[in-house]
Amino acid sequence: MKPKRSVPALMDVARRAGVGAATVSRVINGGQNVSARRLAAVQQAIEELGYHPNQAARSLKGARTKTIGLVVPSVADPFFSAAAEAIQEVARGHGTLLLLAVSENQSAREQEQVASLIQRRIDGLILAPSDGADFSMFKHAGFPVVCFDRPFPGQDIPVVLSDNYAGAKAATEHLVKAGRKRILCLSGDPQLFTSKRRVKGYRDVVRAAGLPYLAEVSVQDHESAVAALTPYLSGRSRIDAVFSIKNAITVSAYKILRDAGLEVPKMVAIAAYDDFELADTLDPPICVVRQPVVGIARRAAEMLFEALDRGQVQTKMVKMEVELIHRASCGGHSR
Amino acid sequence: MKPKRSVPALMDVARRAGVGAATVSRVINGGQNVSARRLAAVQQAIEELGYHPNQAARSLKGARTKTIGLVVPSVADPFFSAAAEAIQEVARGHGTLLLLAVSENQSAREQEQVASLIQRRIDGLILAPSDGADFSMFKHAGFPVVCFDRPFPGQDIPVVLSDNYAGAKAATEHLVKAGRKRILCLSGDPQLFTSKRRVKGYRDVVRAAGLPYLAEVSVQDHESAVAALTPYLSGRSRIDAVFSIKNAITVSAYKILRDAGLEVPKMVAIAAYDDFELADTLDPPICVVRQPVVGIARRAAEMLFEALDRGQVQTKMVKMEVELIHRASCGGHSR
DNA sequence: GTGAAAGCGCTAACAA
DNA sequence: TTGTTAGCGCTTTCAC
Repeated sequence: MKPKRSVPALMDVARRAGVGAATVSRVINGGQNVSARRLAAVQQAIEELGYHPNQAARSLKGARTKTIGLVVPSVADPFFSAAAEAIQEVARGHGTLLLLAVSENQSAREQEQVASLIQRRIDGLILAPSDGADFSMFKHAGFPVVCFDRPFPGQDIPVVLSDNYAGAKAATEHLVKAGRKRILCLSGDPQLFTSKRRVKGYRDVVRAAGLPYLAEVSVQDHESAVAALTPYLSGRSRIDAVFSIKNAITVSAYKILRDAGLEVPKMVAIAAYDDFELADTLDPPICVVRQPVVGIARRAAEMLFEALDRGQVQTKMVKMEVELIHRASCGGHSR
Repeated sequence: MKPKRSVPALMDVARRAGVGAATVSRVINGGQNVSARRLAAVQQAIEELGYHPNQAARSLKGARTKTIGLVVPSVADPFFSAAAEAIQEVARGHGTLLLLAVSENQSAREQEQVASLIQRRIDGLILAPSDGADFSMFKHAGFPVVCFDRPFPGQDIPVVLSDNYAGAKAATEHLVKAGRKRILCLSGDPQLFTSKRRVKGYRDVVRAAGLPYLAEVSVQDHESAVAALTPYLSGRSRIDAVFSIKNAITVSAYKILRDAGLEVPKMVAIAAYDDFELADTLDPPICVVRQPVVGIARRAAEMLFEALDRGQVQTKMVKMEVELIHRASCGGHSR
C-alpha cells in the first residue's frame, strides 16, 4: 500500500485513526460529541500526518473563506502600508487572512485584481478605489465592500475617509493668518479624489482672502517638482508659501526651496498634507495636516466585519477629523 | 423555479446557455474545441450572470491555487513594505495573488499564520523567518519555501539576503579611517540574524583596529535610545561616532546627538544601516549602508516561481552586495 | 464537438 | 457517540 504522495486529507486521518470521516471533522471543528478515546486517536493521527484541513473544500460547502481582499494603489506608500498593517491586524482578530492586491490607481488593473479576488470567494473587500473604478465589476460578487481614503465614484458604498477639505482649509488659513500673500498649491494627480478635495479647500480660502489662486496640480516626481516650482522662485511671480498636497512632493519642495537659497519660513513658508516620520526633524520642522491613518484603516476593517456579522452595514460614511500640526515651517505663531 | 440566491455557478451558466457543464468549462479555460455558436452563447451567459469561476472548486481538483503566501515581521516597516510591493508585482506577472501575513517576529504568531496559509493550500511561501522559526510547521506542507532577509534558523532553505557582515564592516572601517576612536554600535533586538551579523562586522573592525568595543544592542524606541546613548555623551566615556544598525533607531540617535548639542560630524560622526528617504536631506546628510531591497525581494519571488515551474530550486543562497553611501555625517572624505 | 458522470476534501443530515 | 452518504463547483475522462 503506497501512501498517497500529496498532502494528507481528512480521509487519511480517519483511516489512520480507525474512525469515520465525520469523527475527524468533529474533532477539527472543536471536538464536541466525541469520546475521549477517539479524540485522542484522531489528534494523534493529525499530528503524525501533519494534517491541515483544506479550506478550499470547506468553502465549497458554503462556509466563509476567512479571507478578505485589500486593494490599494501601492503598498510601498507609507499611508497604505500603515493601513494594510492595521487592516491585517483587525482581520487577524477575526481569524481572517488578507489577500493583497495593488491597483496602481489604474482602473483596468483594479478590475483585473478584483476579478481575481472574486474567484477566490473572499468574504469581503476593502478598497481604496481608483478614479475610474467601475461598479459593474461587483456584479453578483456577493460580498460586502468597504472603501477607505476615497469614496467609490458615483456609488453609495460605505466609506471611511478623512476630512480632506477641512484639512486643506485649516492649513491654508494658517498660512494666510501668518501673513502669506502668494500661496502656491502643489499636487499630484488632479483626478484623485483626495487631491480635488484638498485643492478645493485651498482655493476656497485664498479666494475668500482675496489672494491669487496659484496651483500646479500635476507634479509627479522631483523633476516635475523642479519644473513646477522654478517659475515661482524669483521675479514678480515669486511666492511666499507652498502648500504641498501630496506626501512625496513635500520633501522635493523642501529641497528645491532650500537649494534655491530661499529661507524657510522667512522667505517661503511650507505647509503640507500628510505627516511623515521626519517632518519634525527637518530644519525647520514641517507644518503638516495629519490624518489618522491607522484609525481610518481600522474603522474600515471593523465596518467590514460588522457587515459580515450583522449582515448589513449601517453607516454609509465615516469622516475622520484631521489635525493641523503646527511646526516652524509655517512661520506662524503656534496659535 | 426560483433562481438560487447566491453567486452563480458553472451549472447556472450551462443551463442558461443551453449547454453541458463541460462546454462551459472548456470556454472558461481557453475555449478550445468549442463551436463558435456555443462559445458565443456561453460567453453571453457568463456576461449576463456575472459569473466568476470558483477557485476553491478548481483547486480541489488539484490545480494550483495561484496564490502564494508572504510572511513578514511587519508591513508598516518600509523595508518590508517595499519588499511586499516587489513580491506582489512578480506574483502578478505569474497570475498569482499574495496572501499577506504578519509575524511581528514572534515564532508563535508566525506558526499560527503559516498554519493558516497551509490550510489555504498556497502554491508557495516567501518568508522572513523569526529567530525562533520552527521548521516542523512545514511538515507535509507540500509547497516550496523561499526565505529572504534572513535564513531559516538551522535549515537549508533557499534564501536571498544581503551581506550584512560586509556592510557593517565597510561602514565601521569608514569611520575608523575618518579617525574615529570610540565608536558606539546601536542595535535593536540582539537575537535578530541581521543584527548579529552587523554587530559582528562592527566588532571585527574595531577589534582589529585596537579600538574599544562599545555596543548597546537592545534599543527599542526613542526612550531606550536616550537611555542607551546618554552615558556616552559626556565625560571620559564620551564617544566620537555612532554606528546605528537599525532603521528606526538612526533618527533617534541623530536627534539625541543634536539635542545634546554634539555637532555632527565634527564631534560625533554617524553611520547607519539601511538607507531611508530623507537620509540625504537631513543636516548633515546621513552616511548609510544601502541594501537592494527591491532586488532582494524580487529575486526571492523569482526563485519561488522557478521552483514552482521547474519543480526544484537550484540555488540555496543568494547574497546581495550592499553599498556604502558616503554622506557628510561620517566626517570622512568621500574617498 | 459535446455531454454525462466520477471525484477532489470537506460538512451536515441522517441512521444506527 | 458514531459512521455513511450526499452534495458544494469544478475538471476530466469517456462515450456518443
